[in-house]
Amino acid sequence: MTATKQIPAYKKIAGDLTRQIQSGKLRQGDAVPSERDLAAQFGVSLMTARHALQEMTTDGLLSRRPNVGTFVAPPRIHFNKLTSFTEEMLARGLTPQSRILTAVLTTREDEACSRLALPAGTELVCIERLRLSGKDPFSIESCYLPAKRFGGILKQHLGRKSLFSTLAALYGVALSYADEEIDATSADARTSRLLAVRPGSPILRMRQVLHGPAEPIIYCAALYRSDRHSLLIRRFR
Amino acid sequence: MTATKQIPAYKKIAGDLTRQIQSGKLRQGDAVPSERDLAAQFGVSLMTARHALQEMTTDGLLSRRPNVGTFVAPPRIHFNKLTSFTEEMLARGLTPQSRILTAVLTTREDEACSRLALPAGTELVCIERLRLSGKDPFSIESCYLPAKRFGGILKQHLGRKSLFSTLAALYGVALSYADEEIDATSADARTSRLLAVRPGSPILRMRQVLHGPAEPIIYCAALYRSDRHSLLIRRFR
DNA sequence: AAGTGGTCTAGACCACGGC
DNA sequence: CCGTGGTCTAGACCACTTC
Repeated sequence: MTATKQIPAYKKIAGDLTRQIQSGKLRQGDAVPSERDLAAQFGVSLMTARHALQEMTTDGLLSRRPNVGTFVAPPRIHFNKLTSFTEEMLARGLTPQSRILTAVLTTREDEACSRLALPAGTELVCIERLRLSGKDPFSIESCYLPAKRFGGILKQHLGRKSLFSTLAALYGVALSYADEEIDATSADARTSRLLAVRPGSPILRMRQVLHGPAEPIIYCAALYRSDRHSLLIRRFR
Repeated sequence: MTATKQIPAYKKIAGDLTRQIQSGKLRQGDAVPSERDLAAQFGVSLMTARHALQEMTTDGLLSRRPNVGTFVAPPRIHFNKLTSFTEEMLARGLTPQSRILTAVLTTREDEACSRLALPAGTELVCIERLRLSGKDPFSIESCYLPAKRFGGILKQHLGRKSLFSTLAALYGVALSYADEEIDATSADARTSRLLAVRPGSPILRMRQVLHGPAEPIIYCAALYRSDRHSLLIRRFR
């Protein structure tokens, strides 16, 4: 009996190694224990230890060299930083504004559930905000979070504070990366009204899944006025 | 005895499913056989069948829904690395096609000049290509390079070979990073005709400046059919 | 109740790198 | 030769969804 305690054994192992890397105990290039060593240390089978190393490898934390060992991967150079709207506006010297359009609990957002790796019908917090630069609207942002964990967030002053900072302060959540999907669409009636553009105008759509160290935390879908904003990215070979 | 024959069993299974997807036998949203079915079909153990599905999932080909099944993921071409169109298509097992629309010298592209940090009126090579996936057009790409240095490139077989590889082979150019600007626009008459969409359809526009180690080398403006393709990016905190 | 993916065991053999 | 990662077996239990 291993007393599963909700958290799978392989996640515990991965978490343990991840903490050692983050604390600096393990550094870039250092060898981590072999599958067999980990299996012995944690009292699990080889496949389970392997699972942990494999997951961390696909996450880019480790690098495996066949017949040699497993090593802490070099930290990637990340030009594309994950910043919140509030942070971004402040960095540009603009005054961030947002107007709450919706702030409810819902069980009907199946797409958001699936992006968050939750079963369809899971209760989510939905916060929809109109983003303004001065008095000009430029985006509509809909964020979805699991209600079970973050239900209390609806009681906060969302109009003023960054959602990121609220999450960090209240729930100790640290966001580590985001996967974004960007495409173009055109403004429907509601969008055109809120963003003050003609119906059918081109709209830049960005759908993000923001991940914590272990799990997806927020699904966020945003529609941007394309005449006001574009996305800047630097990529490396 | 399973007669390993060099290729691991899980790769055979993954290859088999991948071919079924590429041939259209399995389509987006279709369920693929369950782990147990695959194990039985291929005469392997559950873990091995699972390995195949897992690998295809992390590669983005499949999507797994716990307690429900495994499904063919929506096909999306992503551009999160600095790779050429040709490289990208090949990596997906698709046949890259492109049709040259324009290949000329010009002195009238002031925007391109300024992006390349050249005086307005500098002579540039302009190569405009229609990109196709199979027979379906999905983007129009216009590349600009300084004529002084790269004028000879017009004599190459641009329809077949990667521009990247030609630059590397003929001029010893290595590209190191790209700055991109992404926004949304709508299809004008020519664009809609070339991309086979209705005029006014949303179009994803990407303008890149590709830099060598020292200088900007290429300015590239591309228009993508937004219904077929979206941009995938991972950002880090 | 049947089926699914998620986790896990306790072993096994192989090819390869480093000593 | 020994240790490593890579592959694989033949089972198992669980939580969950769907019918």
